[in-house]
Amino acid sequence: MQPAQTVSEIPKQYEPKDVEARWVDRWESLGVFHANVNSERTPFVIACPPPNVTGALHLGHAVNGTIQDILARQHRMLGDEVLWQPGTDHAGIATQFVVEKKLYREERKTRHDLGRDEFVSRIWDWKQTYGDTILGQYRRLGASLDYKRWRFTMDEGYSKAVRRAFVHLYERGFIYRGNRMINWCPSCLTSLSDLEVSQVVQDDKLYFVAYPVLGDEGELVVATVRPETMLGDVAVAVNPGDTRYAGWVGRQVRVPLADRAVPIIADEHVEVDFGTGALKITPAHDMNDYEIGLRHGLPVINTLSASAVLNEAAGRYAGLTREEARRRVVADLENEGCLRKIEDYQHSVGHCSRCDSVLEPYLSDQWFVRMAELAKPAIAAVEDGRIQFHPARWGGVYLDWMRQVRDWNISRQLWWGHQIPVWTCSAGHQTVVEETPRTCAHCDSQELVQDPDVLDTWFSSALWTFATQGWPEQTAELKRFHPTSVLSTARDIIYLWVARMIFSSLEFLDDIPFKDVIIHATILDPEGRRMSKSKGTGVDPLLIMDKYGTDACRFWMAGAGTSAQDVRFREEKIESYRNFANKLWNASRFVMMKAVNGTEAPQRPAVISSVIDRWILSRLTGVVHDVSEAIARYEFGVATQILYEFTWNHFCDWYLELAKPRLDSGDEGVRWVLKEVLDTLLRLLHPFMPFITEEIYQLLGQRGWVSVVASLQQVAWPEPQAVWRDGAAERDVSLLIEIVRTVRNMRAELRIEPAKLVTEMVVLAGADERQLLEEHVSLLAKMTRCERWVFISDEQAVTELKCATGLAGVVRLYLPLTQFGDLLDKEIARLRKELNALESEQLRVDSQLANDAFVARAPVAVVQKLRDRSLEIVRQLEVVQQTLARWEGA
RNA sequence: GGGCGUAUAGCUCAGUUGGUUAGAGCGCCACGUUGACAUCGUGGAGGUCACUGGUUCGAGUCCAGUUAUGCCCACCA
Repeated sequence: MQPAQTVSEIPKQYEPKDVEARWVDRWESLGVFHANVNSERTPFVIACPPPNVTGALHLGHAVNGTIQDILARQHRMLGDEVLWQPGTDHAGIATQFVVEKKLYREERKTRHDLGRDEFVSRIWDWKQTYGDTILGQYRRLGASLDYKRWRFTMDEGYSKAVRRAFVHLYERGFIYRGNRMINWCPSCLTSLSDLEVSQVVQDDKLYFVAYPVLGDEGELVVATVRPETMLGDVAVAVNPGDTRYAGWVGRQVRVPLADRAVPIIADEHVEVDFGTGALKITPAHDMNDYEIGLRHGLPVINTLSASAVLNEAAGRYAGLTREEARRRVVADLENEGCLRKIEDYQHSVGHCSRCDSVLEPYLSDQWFVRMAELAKPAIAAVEDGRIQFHPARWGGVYLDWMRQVRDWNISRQLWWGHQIPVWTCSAGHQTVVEETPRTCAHCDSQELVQDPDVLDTWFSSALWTFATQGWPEQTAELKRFHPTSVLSTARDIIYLWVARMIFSSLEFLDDIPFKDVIIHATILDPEGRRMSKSKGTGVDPLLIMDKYGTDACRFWMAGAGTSAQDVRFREEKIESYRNFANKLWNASRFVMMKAVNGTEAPQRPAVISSVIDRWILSRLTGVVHDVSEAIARYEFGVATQILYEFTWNHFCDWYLELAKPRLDSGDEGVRWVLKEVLDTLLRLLHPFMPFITEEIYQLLGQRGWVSVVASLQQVAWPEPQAVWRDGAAERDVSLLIEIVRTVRNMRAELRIEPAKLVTEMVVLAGADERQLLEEHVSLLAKMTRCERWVFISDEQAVTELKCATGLAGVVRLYLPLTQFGDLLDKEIARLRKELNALESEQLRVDSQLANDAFVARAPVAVVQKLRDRSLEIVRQLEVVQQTLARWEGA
């Protein structure tokens, strides 16, 4: 331990940088974040959502990290065995792309130039070198993750878990292979699940193309946004009830540009009112057309290659991209006189959520997970409350999706990821096993070829809560740390990840993966838009942390992250919390400076006699209670608000100011109370602001004022002290404060300079109030800069006095002024203002009391309160009116 | 087309089960170097709680509708 700094050596401004750097290292070397699997304590477990291995810390991670860290740190202080499980996700497409790009940039090579094994090994190299930058960034945040347990979704044990999961689902019939229409990204060259498609509304054209009816003079005009697909048309469909075309159903039309005859069919799917009521059917390139084709036994003509270039089936358009082909087809239709008109048209188009390319509906062989059965227990777990969402409405969002969940396409045509554990022999038998097989399970053939595809990244992250604890082995960790306690995440992965973790855990472990799910708010840019890297509207939390300190950032994020609605980022907000940190720092400096009496630590007095001390302790214990409750409900914004207000307003603005004169007069109790409040406050603030609280706590420890500990993390969370609750003290001090405020207001409005010492204050008060005030005259004198306080019990005593009049509840304050004549106008203005306020209030209060229905039906307490106030107003009005009359007459 | 949110001070947001005069931070105005802090202190100004109607003794709060705005889901070419 370094030698204690003298207080004057502690800087006047809190400097976060070196404090933070020091504690990041120290906490880790102390091992306070490491969970002991053999401990007897109650486990408290959070599985941290694994960021992409390519990732860098963004505001979303920072918010989520803060929320989880608050819980982890508080639960350590509560005495739980806390495991906050860290790790990264291999992030199939994202990572493969980063490395492919780098490979091309540096070596002008594609992955095909290297071959699969070499390419995958390059990704592993990349991962070793750059992969875990986010780890260091979490440290910067102060995240108390159990870094020794860092996991990766493709490490050895995890890969075993993935194979077990696949084989298990396959053997139970939940996984099947099917030739189906899927979302295909022609740029990523892989299939995607429905959830990886983002629908974007865009402006397009609707082309009206005439198809000549064979054996008739007529023509059938169809409306389409994709004329380039017409080379793959196999029919034209109309609604069976559409009288316009009834006679033509069963006949044929010629597909322009293709010189092919196709039938006119009738299908319910066709809307009579849309376009012309005639729909061209292209089963290979449209989900609906595919369904219609199946119903009518139509052929499928695929005119596109995997990269969305037209193929041989497109005849003379082969080799063109879909965009070029569209232009050429439209021009050719125009030339042939088949284009009837073009309309502007707005519709939604599926884009790749990764690269933003327009997706193609594409017919291919893929692996799917059959969801209907798996969804049932996952629905029940949320319906019966075993799993609860916070805010609760997200549970409804989850259920809506889960109740109509569709089968999940899990195969991806990528190289980076968990290769699907299915081997096919030369005879075409499939072997599906966990360990790579030598021979076919059906025919002893040794010519086995593994399915080249890899699994959707989310297939492996769905196992996160238990695969990280050693599943499928029955490890001690799995027994102790599963199910986890809380999951905190962003709402955009409720379906992608949360839902899949729930059904996976229920299927593989027959247990829920977590009890509570916190869905944190999304942080928007200052204009209220979603932050986006590509638009440059993203905010780098690391820069903000550099500028204002991590604690200030965290304090804001705690509140923002658990807001019920989305929150705009504004630097000024962080700045105000930087100021708050500085306030805490300086209040602590003050306590250390003043509370010390020689080198002795303050001793707890036998009796806490001062009403002011009893007041702050009463408030403090309320804060302990309320903050603990708020955290238990995951309402961190409420907690930060209470802590901010208590620290700044109650403790600094009032208690410290009231303590100053008392310290001078040798009051011993105040020293201990100062220490006690600060000690408790530091514990309460620690989960939110770990660095500054740790630093100050150590400074207190060096002075022997608190027990010396390696880290504040090892100190117990405060408990409310019922004996400190003191309503009388709270009422008394409220009155003292109101009196001080009233006098200050009088001084300000009468323009009596702050420096000027007022010689006398005359107070008219009842017996109880008078006793309270008399006990605290020297305090009042210091706080208001009025030297002498004179108490009277009869108003007559002041009627002749030249003085300003103030009302503080039931107490009247008279400020005699020698130069009163100069201030008469200002005093009259003051009283007028007061009069107006009282009169309008009287009108409101009395008219309400005059309402019989109100008096009859409102609760007695409410009515009584109003009656009391009404009487009070009368008395106050009397004082103001009389005084005003006197001065206006003067 | 469905679903879920949101509209409160110049700005960003709080406002629990309906109950005196609707709060905070920032900004604004006035004053201030009293020995923790100017990243500060003291005092002050500023709001028809989006609109309309309803329930109620009483509505920012509950109900219905309207408008604006955001997000999610959905196969009308």
